[in-house]
Amino acid sequence: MVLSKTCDYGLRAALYLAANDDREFIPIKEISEKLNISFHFLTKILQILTQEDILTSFKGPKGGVKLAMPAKTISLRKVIEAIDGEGLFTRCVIGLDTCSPEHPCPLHSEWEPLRDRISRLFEKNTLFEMAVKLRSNQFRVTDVPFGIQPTKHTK
Amino acid sequence: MVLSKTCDYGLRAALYLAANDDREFIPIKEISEKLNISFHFLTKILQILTQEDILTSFKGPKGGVKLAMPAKTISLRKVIEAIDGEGLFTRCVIGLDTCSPEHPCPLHSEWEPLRDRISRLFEKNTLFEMAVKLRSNQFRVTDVPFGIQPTKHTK
DNA sequence: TTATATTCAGACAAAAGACTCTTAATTGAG
DNA sequence: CTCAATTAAGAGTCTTTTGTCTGAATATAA
Repeated sequence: MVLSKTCDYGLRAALYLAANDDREFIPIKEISEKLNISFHFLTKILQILTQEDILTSFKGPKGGVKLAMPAKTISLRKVIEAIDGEGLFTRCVIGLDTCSPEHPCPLHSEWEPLRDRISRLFEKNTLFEMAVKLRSNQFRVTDVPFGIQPTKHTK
Repeated sequence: MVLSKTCDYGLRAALYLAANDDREFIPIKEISEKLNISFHFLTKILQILTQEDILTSFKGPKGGVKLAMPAKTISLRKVIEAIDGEGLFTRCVIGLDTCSPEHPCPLHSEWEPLRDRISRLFEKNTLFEMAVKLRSNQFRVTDVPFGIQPTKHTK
């Protein structure tokens, strides 16, 4: 797959936070329930984003996480690189370490421009743009429509 | 990453076979040494491609594997799907099962066309085209240039 | 001060992916 | 027929990814 599951979850959570950027610190519990992701697992993922200074956190009651910067300044690529690394945007399709314009693999000339487009897609789209779409309520960050709660909660 | 390591290796081996399509059955041992991939591991991968009728194999002396069809009729996508499945060409970027034009994720409209391009890239390029490039000797399927043997062999 | 809500840190477990090894089966050549 | 070359099959191991759990630290509010 293009992104790891961990990265999927991290992105979805970031999207949720961006859509709720007007609010104060948001508990991870709330995010995990709304997006139907294991609370403990999500906690771990969001810790990474906190360490990378994409989120800030606050302990105790009224605590939670929120974006560390204006949503406009956080590209999706920033989130992806924090979790999965930059491999998607830099590496050879068939995994050759030394693939380069001088020593190309047979797909190099066709893959490179496509990889650059992927790169630009995640670069130019910021959490802000995504949040605008989400608030219009015609888009999803979860498999169940918003409002309908998942039946199984973390106990 | 875009493709699994298993798929990388499988593709590289298929490319090697295509570039040597004039010869008869080629021992997996030869491929594993030329491409510097573990013999046993590669055996397993090529078994998959044999089961999927992309390769045919032949036991005993003078045995080995070769393409089961003309290289022109084997798209890279066929090889990729045999190993990694079709997820790369069908799934949502952020992994939503229900993402669709009716219930899109915020990236759907931008990702879908890009995904289709990736799809077409691997669809239109066949092992034949890759083999032509490889035979011109300006392209690589391995990190070390052809001719220079890797120092460490499988014992 | 005590109870409660929350993140943080890290150990642990389970599943998947990547890779190794052994043994069996098949075949061609002498 | 026998032997060596070679793939086939599958058990087994190591590593990474995914996910769970517990306890500590921190903050708030009563």
